[in-house]
Amino acid sequence: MPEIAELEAYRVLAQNSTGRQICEIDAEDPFYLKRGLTVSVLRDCLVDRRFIAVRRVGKFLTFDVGGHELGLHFGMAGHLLVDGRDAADFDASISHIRETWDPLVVHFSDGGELRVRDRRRLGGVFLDPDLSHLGPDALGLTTEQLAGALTGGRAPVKVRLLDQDHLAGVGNLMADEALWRAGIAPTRPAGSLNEAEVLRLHQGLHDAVTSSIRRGATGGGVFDSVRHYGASCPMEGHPLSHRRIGGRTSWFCPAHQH
DNA sequence: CCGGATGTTCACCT
DNA sequence: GAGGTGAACATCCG
Repeated sequence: MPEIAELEAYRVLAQNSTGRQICEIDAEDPFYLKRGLTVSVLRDCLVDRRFIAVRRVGKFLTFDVGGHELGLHFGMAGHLLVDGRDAADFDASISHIRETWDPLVVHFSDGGELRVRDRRRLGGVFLDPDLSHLGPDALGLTTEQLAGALTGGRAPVKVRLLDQDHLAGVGNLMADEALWRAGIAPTRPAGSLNEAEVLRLHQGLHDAVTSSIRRGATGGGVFDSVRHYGASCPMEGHPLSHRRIGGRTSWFCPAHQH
């Protein structure tokens, strides 16, 4: 369910894997290993080492083993499990997901394991991922950074919010919620926002990000719950509109988003 | 049967 | 170069 809130929950969960010695790697699906990575290279770089630190960069999770870094991306339907546990309070839905072939299992010498489950195989495993192209992280984003991400853009502001090279961590649901909170139409050219609107969008994004992280997951918020036909805006009751923007379904309120 | 789904990448147009 | 559209990836759900 990976937007920034899920990735934050996974980062916290993954703290349980630090300091533990890796004794074996299973990664039987070559498609899931990105950039020519093979399971034997993965084993060479990880086995007998320990995870020293776990970090989140946008929608990536990275595991430092000293000298090398394991990178995980969860695509649209990926989940992280550590010792058979998911992100506990917030990710309970995983228990309903059919267990087939988990694309990555890291076994620890203490008998535990770290596991990636991905029904749709849209995620991936990276070794020493280059994340330098990512924009500033949506968590802790400053107004100036947001302004920089939007400036000069002729694409719809929503497309900019989703562009990980300009702003890292925001997904489809959070982009809609931030724009809804800020009262800005998703189709507005990114560079057309005035100073007050950028300020509003920064506030809306901040609120959407922090509340979803507090909740432990994207979705479940006031606006997320109305993304369906016949729904009305929770702010003033006007029927919501939806259309595809940048290839993604977008919900917005035509009455207060301009 | 068909369309859509919290993501990314790439081909192909304009 | 910028931006748009649609396909692909694979699977489940309504």
